[in-house]
Amino acid sequence: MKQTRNTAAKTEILKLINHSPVALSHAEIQSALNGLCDRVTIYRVLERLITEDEVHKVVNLEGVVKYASCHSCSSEEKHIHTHNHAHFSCEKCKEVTCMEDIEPSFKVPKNYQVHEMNFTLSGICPNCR
Amino acid sequence: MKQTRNTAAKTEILKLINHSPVALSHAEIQSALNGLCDRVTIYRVLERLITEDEVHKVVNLEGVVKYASCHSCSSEEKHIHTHNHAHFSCEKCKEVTCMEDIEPSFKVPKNYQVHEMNFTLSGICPNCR
DNA sequence: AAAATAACGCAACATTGTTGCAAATACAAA
DNA sequence: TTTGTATTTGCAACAATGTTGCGTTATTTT
Repeated sequence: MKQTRNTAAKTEILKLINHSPVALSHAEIQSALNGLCDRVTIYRVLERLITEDEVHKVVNLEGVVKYASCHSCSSEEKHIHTHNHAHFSCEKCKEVTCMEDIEPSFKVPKNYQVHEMNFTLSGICPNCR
Repeated sequence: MKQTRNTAAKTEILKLINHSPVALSHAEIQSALNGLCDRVTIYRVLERLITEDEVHKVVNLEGVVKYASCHSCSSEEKHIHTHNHAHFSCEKCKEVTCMEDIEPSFKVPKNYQVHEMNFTLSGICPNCR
């Protein structure tokens, strides 16, 4: 398989995402990087980080794609886990937060083969009340 | 309040969505309409249908916005319900289906004021196995 | 230090969604 | 049926987001 390299762009982007309490959009990452690299490079780095299981993708209720690290996952289980936790999408500040602790339970009709779940709650986050 | 009118575009778009077993994207609606109306008109009609509670918006796991009618909702409760049911997003055919019957249960940390939930499961749908 | 190849920047393009404005039309009232 | 008017539409223009190809740069291996 193809081997990946550590570059300034990758290091900085991963640091940003790891240090952020909320999921970040491409646009937010770009403005935080302050011209360190090209727009396209950010897309490609994010893609790489996802396949390396350093980062996962979340979509907020408006369809905006955001990226978040998975703080609760140990490096050992990174390659097997499917990010099956819930997210909270704030209607006011539009921030997306991972909620590691809530565990939804559900029953699905048979014939459906479930691989992943995306459980996003929306409303008002603690900061916005 | 502003009064809405029935037009050919609105009628056709609603018919499409109502007759589809899966949620439809703007692009899918556009190609199904076969040039009946402008791209922009479709956006505006969909907006209207949502505020009239004829249709609701779902986002699939890739962030693609889709539109679906809510078959299980009686016309009386349309104005109060929040479409709090689950969706299934197929990895293969990318179709999004409403799953009226599954009722997820969960517990949220306090401080979070939950208004709506978007519960999307992904995997392989019955048609793709 | 050199070779191999992964990653980058740039330009160009595709898709998706939004806005302003003038023209068309739906519909209620005359 | 005709008329008046507010709603809806089409068009053009734009903004935001995402993708692809290709020549150049930079990291890693030998």
